[in-house]
Amino acid sequence: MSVRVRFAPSPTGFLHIGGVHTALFNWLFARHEGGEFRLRIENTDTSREVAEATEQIQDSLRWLGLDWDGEVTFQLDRMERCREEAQRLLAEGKAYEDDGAIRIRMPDEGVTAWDDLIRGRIDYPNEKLEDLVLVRADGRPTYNFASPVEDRLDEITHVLRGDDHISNTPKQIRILEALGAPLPAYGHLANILGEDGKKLSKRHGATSAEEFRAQGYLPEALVNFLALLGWSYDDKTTIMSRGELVERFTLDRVGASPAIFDFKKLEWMNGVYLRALPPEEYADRLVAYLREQGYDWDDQLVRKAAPLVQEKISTLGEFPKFAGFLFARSSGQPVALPDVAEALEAVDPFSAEAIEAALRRFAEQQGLKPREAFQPIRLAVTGSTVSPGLFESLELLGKEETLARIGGSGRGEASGSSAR
RNA sequence: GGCGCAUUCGUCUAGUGGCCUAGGACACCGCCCUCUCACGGCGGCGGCACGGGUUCGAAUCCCGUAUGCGCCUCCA
Repeated sequence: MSVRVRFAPSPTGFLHIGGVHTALFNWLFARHEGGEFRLRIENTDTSREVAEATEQIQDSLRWLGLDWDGEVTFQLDRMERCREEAQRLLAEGKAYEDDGAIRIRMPDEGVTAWDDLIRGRIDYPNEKLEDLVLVRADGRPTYNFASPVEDRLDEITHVLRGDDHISNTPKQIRILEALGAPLPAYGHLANILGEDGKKLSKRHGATSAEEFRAQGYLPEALVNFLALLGWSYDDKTTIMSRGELVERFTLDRVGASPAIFDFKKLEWMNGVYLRALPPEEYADRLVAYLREQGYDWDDQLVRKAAPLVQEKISTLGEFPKFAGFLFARSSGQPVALPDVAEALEAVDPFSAEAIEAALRRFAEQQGLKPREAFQPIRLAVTGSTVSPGLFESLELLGKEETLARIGGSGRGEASGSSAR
C-alpha cells in the first residue's frame, strides 16, 4: 500500500512556523516514499476562521515549494458524512445521546496503545478516556470526531502531527475502532520552541512563513533549516538541497525532543544560500524581493548593485539599509572633503579600478593608512561606516553624485561640517 | 492535581553497550586576510540533568528524582 499523509491546519491566520515544520516533515516523508501529500483545512470552528487564511496558507506552502496532491479539502464540507457515521454508532449502541449531543462510549479499563512512529510504544490508560462528544447539540461534529473520520475517508496511512496531539490519539483510535475502520500509523513530532524554551510566539521574532518571506529569507534556506530541527542525516551534513532532503529523509532519524528555533543559525544558512546563487539569479531574486516589498528603485541599478552585496548580506531584507545610499540623491548638505574631491575630479574613466588607484595615491600623499583615508570618505558618501566596497560604490554612484556628496565640483558649498 | 511526552556543549544535533580522553554546525572569543562590513582560513571555550542499579564495561539498558512541555473543552 502506498503512503498517503495529510497536513491539516486550521484557518485561523498566517501559517505558523510550527505548522510549516509539520507540513515539511509530512511532505518529505510522502515524497521520499513516492506517496501522496494532501492538504486539508480544518474549518469546523467557523467562529475562529479568518477569511483570507485559507488562501494565505496555500500561498505560503507554494512559496516554500511544498506542493500537495489532489484538491484541497475542507472539513466543513464533510459534516454530513460525519453525522451519518455518528448516527450509525448510535444505532449500533456504540454511542448515545446526551443533552442533544452524541457521545461515544469509551471503555473504562485497560489501555489504548499504539506504536508511535517516532516515540515507540505509548500506553494510555482507558480510565482517562471520557465519553467524548462526537456531534454537538447544534449538529456540528467535533474535531476529535471529524479528524479521524476524514482520515478514513481519505485513506490516510500515516498521521504525522505535533505532539500536542498525543492525548487525542487514543480517542481517535477508539473512534476508528468503533467505526470498524483500519488504523493509520501515528507519529508525533516534537514542538518548536522560542529561545526561552517557551512556545514560539511573536515576541521571539518572525513566526509565520509570511514574515520570513518579508524579511528576505529564501524558501530553500528555510526548508533546509527546518528539516534539521528534529531530523538529521548524519553527524556532519547541514547544507542539503530539496532533492537531497527528499532522498535522505526517513522517519527513523526523526528525534522526539523539542527544538529551540535558532534565528542566528537560520540567518547564517540563508547567507550560505544567498552566496551560492549564480549572480544572475541573485539579481533576479533581489529585484523581485524589492518589488514585493514596495520599493520602486531602478531595476538596472539594483542589478548592478547586486554583485557588490552578494558576499555581504545574509538576508535580502538587509539590502535597503546596506545599499540604500545608491538610490538617493545628494541632499545638498555635503560633508566637505576638498582634498578627496580634488583627487577624484581628475579620474577618468570613473571606474572602480581608476578610483582605487587615485584614492590609494591620495592616501599615500597624505601619509595615511588606507583605512584612515577611506573611512571618512565612506561615511561622507554612504552615510555609514559599513558599506559595500567603496570603489565599486563610487563607480555606481558616478562622478557627479560622488563629488556632490563630498563637496567637490563647485556644487554644494563646503559648509564647514566635517566628517563627524 | 491527574495522565502523557521529553532531557548530550548557550542552540541544532551525531551517538542504538567497548570505535567516545563524546564528533559536526551555529553562536561566542582570539589570530590571519582586509578600504568598512562580510566571506574565507586557523585556533579556542563549552555538554552526556541528578541518584541508584544491570554489566568485565553505560551517553547508550532499567528504576527513581528533578526540570520542561502538552493535554485534561459540545476549541482545533
